[in-house]
Amino acid sequence: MVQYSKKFQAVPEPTIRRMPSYLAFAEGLLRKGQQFVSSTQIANYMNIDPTQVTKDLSYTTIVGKTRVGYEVKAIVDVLSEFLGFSVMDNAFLVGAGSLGSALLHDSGLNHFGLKIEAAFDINPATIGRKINDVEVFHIDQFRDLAQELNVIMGIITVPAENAQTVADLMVAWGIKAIWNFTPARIKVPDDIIVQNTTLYSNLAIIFNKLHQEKREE
Amino acid sequence: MVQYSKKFQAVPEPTIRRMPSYLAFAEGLLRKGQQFVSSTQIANYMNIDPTQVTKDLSYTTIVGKTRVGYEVKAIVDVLSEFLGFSVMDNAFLVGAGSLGSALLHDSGLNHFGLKIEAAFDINPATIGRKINDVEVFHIDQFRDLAQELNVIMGIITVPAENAQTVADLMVAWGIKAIWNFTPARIKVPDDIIVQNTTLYSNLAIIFNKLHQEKREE
DNA sequence: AATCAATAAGGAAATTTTTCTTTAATAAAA
DNA sequence: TTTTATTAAAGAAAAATTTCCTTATTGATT
Ligand SMILES: NC(=O)c1ccc[n+]([C@@H]2O[C@H](COP(=O)([O-])OP(=O)(O)OC[C@H]3O[C@@H](n4cnc5c(N)ncnc54)[C@H](O)[C@@H]3O)[C@@H](O)[C@H]2O)c1
Ligand SMILES: NC(=O)c1ccc[n+]([C@@H]2O[C@H](COP(=O)([O-])OP(=O)(O)OC[C@H]3O[C@@H](n4cnc5c(N)ncnc54)[C@H](O)[C@@H]3O)[C@@H](O)[C@H]2O)c1
Repeated sequence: MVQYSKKFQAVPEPTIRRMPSYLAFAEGLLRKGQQFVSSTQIANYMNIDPTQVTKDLSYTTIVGKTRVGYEVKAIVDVLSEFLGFSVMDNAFLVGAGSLGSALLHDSGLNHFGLKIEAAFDINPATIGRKINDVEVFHIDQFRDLAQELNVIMGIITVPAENAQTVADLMVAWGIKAIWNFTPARIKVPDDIIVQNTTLYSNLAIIFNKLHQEKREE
Repeated sequence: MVQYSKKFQAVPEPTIRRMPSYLAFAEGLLRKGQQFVSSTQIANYMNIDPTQVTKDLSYTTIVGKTRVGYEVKAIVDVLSEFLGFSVMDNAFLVGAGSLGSALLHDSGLNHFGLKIEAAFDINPATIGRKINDVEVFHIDQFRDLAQELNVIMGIITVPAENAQTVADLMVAWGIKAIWNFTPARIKVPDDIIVQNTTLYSNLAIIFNKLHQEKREE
């Protein structure tokens, strides 16, 4: 089911999923002073097919040199621009519990273009605290602050049963995209972008492969 | 590139990815006392096509009743068994920092069949502490404990630059599967199962959709 | 009792994604 | 200078996944 118009959707999602890893690899090479990198090298690092790498990179403006590869600096620059990591977007996080705190502590998000401006909770014990310089407010203050700061993304890290309630609030307050870390699926209007990140799916994949191995013995 | 034999791999990975959400939904319905659920209902909750749901469930032993749907209890029982959530597997976590602590606090992992037996770190400040009843040991003690407890999975939540070092240790100590939360890709022997969980990929997908919207305006 | 509507299920078709093949370029080696 | 080997790029083919279509079943409605 298509949640949004496909007119400009040219880049496959699997490609976008791989790109941050290409970027991270290239950043590492840049730090080490390597100037060029071939699709073979990237593919080796990623454990995928080299043509997959060239296909993926062909969606960007990056062009490689035969017999040499791609300019590392170009990959870093183009890819971070392409992925939207070079402009900072503002977000609010709701649910400053275990996972929420981890995300607030993560400087990686900053590096990848996301600034968490404020956190919200309902637990009086956490409200008023600062987690890695981000203040935790009561959820009722969300509205006023969303106006002030230019916040386009809402991050949901509350218990699953409260996910829909929080999502409804976010929509009402004009959030454009929601990053949902709960296993619950939320219902929002079609024009709101939702990204579900269910860690437990990864667990299912691991178990599936483990059991497969067992069956083969 | 195939990292493992495909002989018994019949279930598509996207299917396995969706199944934990079906399960979570069914568990919710069970709590509410609902006895049957149709593919239409599940699809509506998931925001996907109903035939996708029937296809997915057809990989299991679950059979539905025409005009009625699937038995909720059967979905819960069969799916949790099928996904490997009903037998407890033991894991070690290396890197008891922000993300590591969040995972240690997460009772969801227990519910989905994963028991973190111990955590490891190199920071003297955290070693000896207990996080949600799980003790943090120095990484050097990994070996002895891995023998004692029946640990098959290693969870990596150290900084990206240390991921390979930790992975090498895990392999040396006989771990069968690695759940890697760092953006770095690790190199391990072919028989070791690796699941990379890169949260930043999700960010890239959101940004991509956001920018698409902008282009369409 | 007959009709209607909702649904599962299986197979076909369409779409998406990955892999393979060919070609051309070019750095390095002979 | 010539040859060789490596690589990017573009297109074709293959594989995987999703969506569509048809059929049969059966609970609800008339
Ligand atoms: N902790 C993890 O590592 C982890 C891993 C995977 C998934 N998750 C998911 O992330 C979500 C949060 O998990 P957690 O471990 O951080 O839980 P947690 O209990 O530590 O934190 C939840 C926080 O949300 C707050 N909260 C509850 N209802 C709220 C509301 N209506 N508005 C605002 N704040 C509210 C609570 O006060 C609490 O601080 C859960 O859905 C969980 O399944 C967590
Ligand atoms: N925090 C998040 O929300 C988040 C989100 C996405 C990805 N990540 C990734 O997860 C990883 C960890 O992030 P974090 O925020 O928890 O970092 P952190 O600095 O809070 O924690 C890292 C921990 O690993 C320990 N450590 C370092 N080297 C070690 C070694 N060789 N052996 C054992 N322990 C070692 C450190 O002492 C520290 O306690 C990073 O790769 C990060 O990119 C984190």
